[in-house]
Amino acid sequence: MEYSHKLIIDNVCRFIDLTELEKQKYISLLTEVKVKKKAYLMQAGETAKYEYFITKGCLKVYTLDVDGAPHVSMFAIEDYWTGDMASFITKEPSHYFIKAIEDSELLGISRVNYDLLFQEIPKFEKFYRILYQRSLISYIRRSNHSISLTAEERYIEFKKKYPKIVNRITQKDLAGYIGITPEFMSKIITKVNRM
Amino acid sequence: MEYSHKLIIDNVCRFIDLTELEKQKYISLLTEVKVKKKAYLMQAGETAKYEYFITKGCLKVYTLDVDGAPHVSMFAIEDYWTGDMASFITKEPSHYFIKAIEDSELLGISRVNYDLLFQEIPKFEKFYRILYQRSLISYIRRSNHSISLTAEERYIEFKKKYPKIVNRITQKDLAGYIGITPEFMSKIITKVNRM
DNA sequence: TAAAAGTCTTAAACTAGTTCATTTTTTTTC
DNA sequence: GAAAAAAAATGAACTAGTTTAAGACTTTTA
Repeated sequence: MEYSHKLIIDNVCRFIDLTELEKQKYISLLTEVKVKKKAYLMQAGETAKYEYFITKGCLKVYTLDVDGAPHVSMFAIEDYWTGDMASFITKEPSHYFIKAIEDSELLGISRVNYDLLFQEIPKFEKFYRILYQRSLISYIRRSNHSISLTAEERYIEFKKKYPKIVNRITQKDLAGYIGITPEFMSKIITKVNRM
Repeated sequence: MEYSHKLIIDNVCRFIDLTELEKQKYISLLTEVKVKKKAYLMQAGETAKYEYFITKGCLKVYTLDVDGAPHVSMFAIEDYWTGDMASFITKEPSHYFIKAIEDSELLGISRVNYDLLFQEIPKFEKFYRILYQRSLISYIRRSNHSISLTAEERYIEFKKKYPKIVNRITQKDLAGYIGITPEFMSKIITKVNRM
């Protein structure tokens, strides 16, 4: 089996068991996508046609506010799921951009195949139930942090939680994730490194 | 059928179909809970024993930060689900308080019955898959707002999105939800009403 | 490998929101 | 229905983070 297929099957089989046949069926519903550094996987205004699993690389998911300032909602690396679920589900235009920070490879599932998947292998209801449950828990945790921690504390948390990601992104993008300006991010990093 | 049971069955049947037998089975797994105004349904330090569906009343879910300031994560009224999912799932102690703002009535499902439910009526995997998916979409939307809108804009959004809730809660609790002090909330309300 | 483009740093002036303190108004309780 | 408790309003002094601007450093591209 291809490495990328092994990766996604392992990811799914953390929560549900699949027979060989089901694995094959699942893989047949996926589309391979490659995206070069700096290229967009998706842009605001489009409807999200796929949900993605990253097998290689690093991408950022961000939106632009009324003043044109970028807000990064997540960085996605190998073994992560990404996309704009709101747009994927509602079929309304997305507010997000997904841009490759490194040359990246992904497996996408289209909306048609996503719906088909539940009919063909109902066990996937359980997989997504658990996946969404865990996403919710980590979203709730993050939004608590953004309410109750200072920017400096959020930066320290980020480094602790995502040590693998910190070195693959720019300070500017990190500022967009933490929710502050690049200038203030620079001050914080200088200060924290001095400590 | 009791009114509260009708309400929860209607809620569930928005996403999945149930036979009469399944409805009865489901209801048999629920526990009725009443909580008086100002009483706690749950307190930080306890593990969340139940997830709740509100059939009557109004409650607030909040946490206290390191400085002891309350941050309200949601207001829950009739036809809403509430609880601390992170604690309910991981069985770790909760950081949340759930306090009744009005005399309230709820239907709770225990962790044992929640697990049992998926075995007995696997269709509930789909129900929770969709429920969590929708929660995620609204959480993502809210955390975008808390990043990119000013406190005044968040207040205006809240009034528009939850007109039924606004009149049932204090300004102080609303400040705890919006993420500002009660003093600044008061200033905003004065200003917005003048406009 | 040079120039262009983007990123990072630093600093001063500024603003959204906080803190603290006091008074008024509303709600709760006995 | 009076007293106590809680919530709301107001204002002045304060702070975390923004804005603007300019120079230094890095990365990308031709």
